[in-house]
Amino acid sequence: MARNVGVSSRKHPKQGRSNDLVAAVLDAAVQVLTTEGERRFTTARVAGRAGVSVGSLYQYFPNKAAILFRLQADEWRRTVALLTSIMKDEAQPPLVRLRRLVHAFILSECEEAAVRRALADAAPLYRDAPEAIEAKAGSERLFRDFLAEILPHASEEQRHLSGDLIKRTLSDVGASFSETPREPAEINAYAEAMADMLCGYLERLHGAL
Amino acid sequence: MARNVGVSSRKHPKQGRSNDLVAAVLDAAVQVLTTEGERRFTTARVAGRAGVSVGSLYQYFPNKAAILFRLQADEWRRTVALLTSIMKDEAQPPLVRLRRLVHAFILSECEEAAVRRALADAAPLYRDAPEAIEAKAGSERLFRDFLAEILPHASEEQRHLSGDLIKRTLSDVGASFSETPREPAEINAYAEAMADMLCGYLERLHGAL
DNA sequence: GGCCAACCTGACGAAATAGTCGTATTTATC
DNA sequence: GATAAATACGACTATTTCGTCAGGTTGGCC
Repeated sequence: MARNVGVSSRKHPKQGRSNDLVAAVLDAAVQVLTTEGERRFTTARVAGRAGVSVGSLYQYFPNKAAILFRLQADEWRRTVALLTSIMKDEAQPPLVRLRRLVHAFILSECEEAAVRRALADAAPLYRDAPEAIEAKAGSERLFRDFLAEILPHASEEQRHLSGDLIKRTLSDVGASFSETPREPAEINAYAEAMADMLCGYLERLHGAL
Repeated sequence: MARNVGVSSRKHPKQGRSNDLVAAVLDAAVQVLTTEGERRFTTARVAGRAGVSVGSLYQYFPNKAAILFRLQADEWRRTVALLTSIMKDEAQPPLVRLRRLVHAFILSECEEAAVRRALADAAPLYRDAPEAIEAKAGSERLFRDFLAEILPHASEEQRHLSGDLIKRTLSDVGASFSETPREPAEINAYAEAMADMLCGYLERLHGAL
């Protein structure tokens, strides 16, 4: 029991049906997570809702955590892609890009709040997996590059510190804000306030050099 | 099984020995939480480490969640008391008080990081308990009062929004920052950066009125 | 000592869970 | 249509967990 601590895929699907199976499992996993919550997220329930047997499930996922990690990793990939596309829009001045990024991020957090919260609850299950630790690097690079652009004369440490603070403010406050259901206007106002705060911080840093 | 959803104390200890018992249980609970983690936090293990039987434990706590909630509630009380004492020091100008508050909070988060993380992991267990929902009000009042003081002309909504943003930034970023072990110098630098960011935001709000 | 709460005990019932494995079915290839 | 590989099945095991309860122990008080 619980022999596999890793969290990678067990084998690559080679036929069409197994691809469908994996898709059905991931789909069912999201449903179980949102309707039943993390505590009732079991392989049996996921398999059941996917219309698939437990055995089949375990052919493609080495353990329960792997399913959750897969969902989380997909989520991360989508988010990083979204944020990167906003940040790379060289037509806009840096702080405008940051404002847009804040709005887009907060909105996306609120849109799938239920899954995200359940995934966060399940984090202890995959937090220590090697795959998860390496996976977070993407968003850090994003902010480091941004700070290198707008604060070219700041020290390496300074940029690292500020980048970390901005990243954490966005993701942590975003996560906790989205835990309660919100009206669109409310979301907008909050994102605006957060953008004010972050832009203010960057302007202050810029002035201090 | 799991009949009790509430999380309050089951009965008041009347003799000395039962007070000791409750104290021993809470003590053991912290130890189990830090050394074994949330997933292995069981009533049997807590009772065992406390040198007490499960039955006795259940005389004073209606269920497992009650123990965790009690620890969390105590933690909240201590933190609110700490922050309040800093905020009420009228001898200092408001923004200095805020800076001190940030430093004190981040430091205290880092000091007991292990328990706090485990308690956060266990949050799903007591999150929906009525006692927990009401318990968070204390810190919100704290920031609302503070904003009423430094931004007397801002609208009610404005103060509510900004207070919430500041509170969330502090607590959420603090929690996530403290998840990895830190050197004192690093803690200090991070708190300083966060204080810069928050003070900058408040100055900007002040100027905009 | 005798009495009665208050207190403590720990074996036990009931339920849930992760993951396996022997067997059955499907698909591709010839 | 024969064969083997890939895929699917689901009953089953081993383990863990929460919380209870019938009965024993302790402390205070007359």
